[in-house]
Amino acid sequence: MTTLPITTRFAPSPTGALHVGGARTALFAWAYAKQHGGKFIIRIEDTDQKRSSPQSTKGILQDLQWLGLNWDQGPNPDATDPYADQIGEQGPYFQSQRLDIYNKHINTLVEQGLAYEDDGAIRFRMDKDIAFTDAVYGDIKFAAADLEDFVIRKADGFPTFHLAVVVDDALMNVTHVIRGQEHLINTSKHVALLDALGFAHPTYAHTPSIMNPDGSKMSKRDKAKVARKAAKEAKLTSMGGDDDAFTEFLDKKNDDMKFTLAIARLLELELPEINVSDFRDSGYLPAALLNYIALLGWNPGDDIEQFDMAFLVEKFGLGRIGKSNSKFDRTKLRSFNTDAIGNLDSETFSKLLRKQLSDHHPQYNNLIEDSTRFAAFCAAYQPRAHTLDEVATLGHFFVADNDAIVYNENDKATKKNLLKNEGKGLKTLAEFAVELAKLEPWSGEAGHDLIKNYCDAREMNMGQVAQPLRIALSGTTVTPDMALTLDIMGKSDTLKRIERCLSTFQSQ
RNA sequence: GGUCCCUUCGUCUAGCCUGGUCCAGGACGCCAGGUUUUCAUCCUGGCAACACGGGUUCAAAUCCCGUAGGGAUCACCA
Repeated sequence: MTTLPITTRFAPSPTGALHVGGARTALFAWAYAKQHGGKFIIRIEDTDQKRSSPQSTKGILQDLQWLGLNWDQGPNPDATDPYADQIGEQGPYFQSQRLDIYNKHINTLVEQGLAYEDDGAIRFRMDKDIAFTDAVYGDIKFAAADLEDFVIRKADGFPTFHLAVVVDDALMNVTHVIRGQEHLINTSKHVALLDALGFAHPTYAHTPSIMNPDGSKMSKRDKAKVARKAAKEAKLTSMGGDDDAFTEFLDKKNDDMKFTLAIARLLELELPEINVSDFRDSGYLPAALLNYIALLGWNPGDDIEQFDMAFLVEKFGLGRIGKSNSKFDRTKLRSFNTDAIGNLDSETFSKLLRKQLSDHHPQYNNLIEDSTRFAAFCAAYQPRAHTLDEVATLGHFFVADNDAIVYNENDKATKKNLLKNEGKGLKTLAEFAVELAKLEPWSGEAGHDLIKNYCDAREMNMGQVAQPLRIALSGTTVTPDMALTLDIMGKSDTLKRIERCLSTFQSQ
């Protein structure tokens, strides 16, 4: 007899976006297959006709690709129509396309008296004690008395998840079923079905759940929750359009994303990242996300925490998956992301940042096009970026109109650096600006040297010039390194902002 | 409520199977210093946990029992 190659699968139900919990399950299944030189299958479990959608399927496939979890069999992610174009010998990989197969097995069960019709549906008899060994949770037992007959074919002719998953895993030669802990109890049904159908048992490995910091289960509803709370606090009663539906939304009768997003836009809310695409949009790197979620429930057993996927593939093991739920800690993820961004070579960072800015922040279009200035911009922000998207916020003053910079006489830093001691800082700034205007050719490095020489000659600290200058350019004292800041800003705008800053305070 | 599962620093966790090397190690965060013209980065140090109660044993975070707390599931959803 031949040994089957290790085969794992990720089998999402296309009823929404891929969230981090699903991503981790996929990651573990992928890593296990890779480690053993086996196969990784993507199977779409769309037996719920009402809730499944092609958009969800495409979104999930796209997210999986972005994460780099490539598969050997399943829908072709590059195809215009993944439903029509699939890769692999054991397809189709959409359960909605496998009805004949399921019916054949259902009929067998009925013929053998192991299943029976019930109001148009078909139920499977659960009359035996069940025991199985889970690779994570160990030996699990259920007494027959606690088990109930369950539906394997719905009245609409579609199989239920339980029947389809068992038949497909068997027919696709899946050797290891890695899935969320919510299926641990379902496994009793699956094992019984497997036995009735004469299929071998795969190895089951159930993973603990990923929870919110408050202990609730992380779910897509969390976004609606945040929006609803904010809407109530802001006393919103109408969202334009369908007021009845909005009232229902507020009463938790629906979790409509339409309202969630509208509220977030109106109140400038930060919605919690739940889906893989949320993290992508926020500017997290797949490597950092993958690394972090891998660590949620698994660890290599030594003190190594930051690693790449090659390391995970080498070290991964079912036995080292934890049993208890873990809370998703965005702060730690952010720290991993900061490191991942910092470790990028500058060319890659530049490419990723350019894409982030052009996808989400059109006000950066001019800066992106100016290769010299953009290079300085990248050099300035790579070391201080926690996420790609954060750069857009940090560097906003560079792309704002000169007139949009706000100089506030009540601002603490402004008082300290410009206004204190009868406007000492302003005087210095005015005097230094004369020197700066003469600087030719303009460069950040030369500007920086100018500051240094200017200060050395007068026995001043560089901060006495640099800080007023920062305020003139950005309205705050928070900017990157001075040389880079001047490079990005350019001579003309630098001088204009200084002039405007001086006149703002002198006219008062 | 029934059933199944879980319980080490605020959080993620190592250690538990094969009791002593653990007055419990690492990471994120936090606090205090240092580097830096600002911010961020970076460096050093510090605070911080075996849920509780019994038992077994010379010895228990580690084994057993119980209690409490948490999660999952009990759908013609997956």
